[in-house]
Amino acid sequence: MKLEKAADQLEALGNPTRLQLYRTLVRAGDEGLPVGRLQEKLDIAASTLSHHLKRLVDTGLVTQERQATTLICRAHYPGMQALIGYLADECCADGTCPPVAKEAVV
Amino acid sequence: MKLEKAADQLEALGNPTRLQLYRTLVRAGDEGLPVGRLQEKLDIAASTLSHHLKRLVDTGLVTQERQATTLICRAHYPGMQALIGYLADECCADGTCPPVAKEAVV
DNA sequence: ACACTATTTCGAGTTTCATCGAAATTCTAT
DNA sequence: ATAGAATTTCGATGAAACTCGAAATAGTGT
Repeated sequence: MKLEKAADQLEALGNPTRLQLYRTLVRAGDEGLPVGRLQEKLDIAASTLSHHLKRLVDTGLVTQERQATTLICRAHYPGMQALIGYLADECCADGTCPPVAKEAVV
Repeated sequence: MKLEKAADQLEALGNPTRLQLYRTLVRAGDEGLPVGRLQEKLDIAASTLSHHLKRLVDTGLVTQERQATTLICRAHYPGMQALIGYLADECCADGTCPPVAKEAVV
């Protein structure tokens, strides 16, 4: 993973609204949630939600799939795994990391 | 870890300059690096560097220690571990996560 | 085609961020 | 005390982010 992409993903998750949004999607599991349901849960303007969702989708942290008129959103686990992997690699690249982090890499 | 704090740390790492800065500190290992050395490596204005460093220190990702006139900076691994832990927890809270991420939690 | 619903785009306002140079501060050794 | 080097604060500027409501779009079923 390139530094730029990692920074993009980190910044995407670095906004409280988006982090909560992502968290909600993760907890929804494989079924995912429609945009409308997300809006009810988070209680923000639809346009704002759409804006944040686009950002998460663009950075590869969320996927979307149409089902009739509704758009199902799901957390994209590989995206998060790649990010965690990058952070862990950076952290332990030279072997000076504490044990706990070392295990987290494997 | 609270969502707000996690978001703060993520946002701190979400800037390319700061991520590179953090990465440089990680690679420097336990010895750390003086602010001046960081400035040479990253080639940015001293004031800009100071600004970014403050942010990393405030969010608990970097620590600083005086040695004579120079200020040594070090990556603060527990901060990163807590963040990775939070992300992993959120990701695997309901057990729907792929195996790879599951191992990362432990 | 029409009507209906779900979602996105547009335009705008306020706020926050990144960056720099210059000046101020802190710290040490003489 | 003073001089010198390292770092931070100040002030300013341009760019980007967050938020909203209203209007536009897309997609489905009759």
